[in-house]
Amino acid sequence: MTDRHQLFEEKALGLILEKGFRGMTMRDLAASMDCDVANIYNYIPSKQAFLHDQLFGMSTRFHQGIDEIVKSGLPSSEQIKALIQLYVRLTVEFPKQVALLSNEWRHLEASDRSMFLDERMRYEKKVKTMLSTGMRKGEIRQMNAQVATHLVLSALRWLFMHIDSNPVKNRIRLEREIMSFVLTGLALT
Amino acid sequence: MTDRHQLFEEKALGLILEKGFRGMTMRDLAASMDCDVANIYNYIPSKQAFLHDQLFGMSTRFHQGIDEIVKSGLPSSEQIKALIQLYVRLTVEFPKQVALLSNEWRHLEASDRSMFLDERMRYEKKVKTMLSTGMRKGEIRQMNAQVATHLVLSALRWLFMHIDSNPVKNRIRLEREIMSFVLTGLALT
DNA sequence: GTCTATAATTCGATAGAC
DNA sequence: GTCTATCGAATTATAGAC
Repeated sequence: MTDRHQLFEEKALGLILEKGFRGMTMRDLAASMDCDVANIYNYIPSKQAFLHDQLFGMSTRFHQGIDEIVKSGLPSSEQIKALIQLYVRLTVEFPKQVALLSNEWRHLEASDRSMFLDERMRYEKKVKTMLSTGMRKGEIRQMNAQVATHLVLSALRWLFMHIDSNPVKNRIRLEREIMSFVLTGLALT
Repeated sequence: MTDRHQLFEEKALGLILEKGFRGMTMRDLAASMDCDVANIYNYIPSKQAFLHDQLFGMSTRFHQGIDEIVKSGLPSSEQIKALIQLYVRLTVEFPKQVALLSNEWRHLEASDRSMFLDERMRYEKKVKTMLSTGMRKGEIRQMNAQVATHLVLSALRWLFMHIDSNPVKNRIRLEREIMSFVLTGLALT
C-alpha cells in the first residue's frame, strides 16, 4: 500500500541522514521496517535508484521554484526575498530530502553525478544572475557576485538544522530572521 | 620518509573529499600512491584512525583559535571579524581538512562521534556567547542568537569552495567580502 | 507480499617472504 | 619498506518456495 511505501521512504531517508548513503545498509533498512531484506525490493528497484529519484526530484523542485520567481518580473530585492521563502517552504515540506542535497550526490553513479552537478551549476547561475541584476539596478550593494551567491546559498543550505527542532508554526519568524540576516547582516540598522 | 607520509595524507584527503570516507577504499588509495594495499599500513594503523586524527586535529585548532580571540578582550564586533579571519586562515592552510569537518564525522565510531559532536557543540556555544554579548552591548543588532550563530557558521563553512579555485593572494579580498556580507548583508550601506 | 538461502562481489586488514 | 596471497566479514541483489 501507499502507507507502507511512505513509511519506507521516511525510514530510508532518516537512515541516510544518520549514516550517509553508503553507511546505510539494506539490513539496517529492513530492521527499521521490521521486515526482511528481500522485501525492500518491493518498494525500489535498487539502492542507487532510490538515491537518484530523491536527488533529482528535489533538484527539479528548486529549478521550478526559481524559474517562477524569475518569470514574475518582480524587483530584484523582492525576488531575493521570494527565493528565501522558496527555501524555507521546500525545507519545511521536504526536510530530509533537502538535507540530502548537500553531500549525497557524491554517491550517484558517474553519469548521474555529472548530470546532477550540471543542474546544480545551472541553478547557481540563475541565483547569480538574480544578484547581479540587483546590483546593476542599485537595489543591493556592489560585491563579487560569485562570492555573494555562495554566501547566500550557504546560509540557506543549513536551514534544515533548525527545521527539525523548531515547530513549523515558527516558519514565518524563521523566514524573517534569515531574510534580515541576508539583507542587512549583523549590523545595526 | 616524511615526504611520502605527506603525499599519503594529501592523496587520502583528496579521495575522501571526492568519494566520501566510506567511498574511498584502501585499494583506491594504494592505486593513487602507486603502491600496494599493504604499504598503507606503514603510514596509519587503520582507516578509522586516520579519520579520527584528521577530524580531532582540526577541532582542536578551531577551539584554540576562538579561545585566543575571546581571551583578547576586544570589542564584540572586532571579535567577530577575528573569527572570520580565523576561518579564512585555517581554510587556506588546511583546505581539505576543513572540508572534511562538515560531514565525515558521521563515519567515526560511536564513542568518537559523540565526543566530536560534543566538541562542536561547545564550539558553537562559544560563538553564540560572542554574538549574544555583542547584542547586549549594542554592537550588533538584536536577533535570535541561535539562528544568527548558525547563519554565520554556515556562511563560513563553505569557504573551502572558493579557496581551491582562488589564488591565496586573494585571501585579503575574500576576507573582506565575507566580512561585509556577515556584517551588512546585501543591503546598500 | 513474505520469507530462507545464497550468489557474487568487495571491503579492511594481516601473515609472511624478500 | 615492499610485495604476494589470502582471510573473514559485510555488501547488494536475486532465486524460489510459501
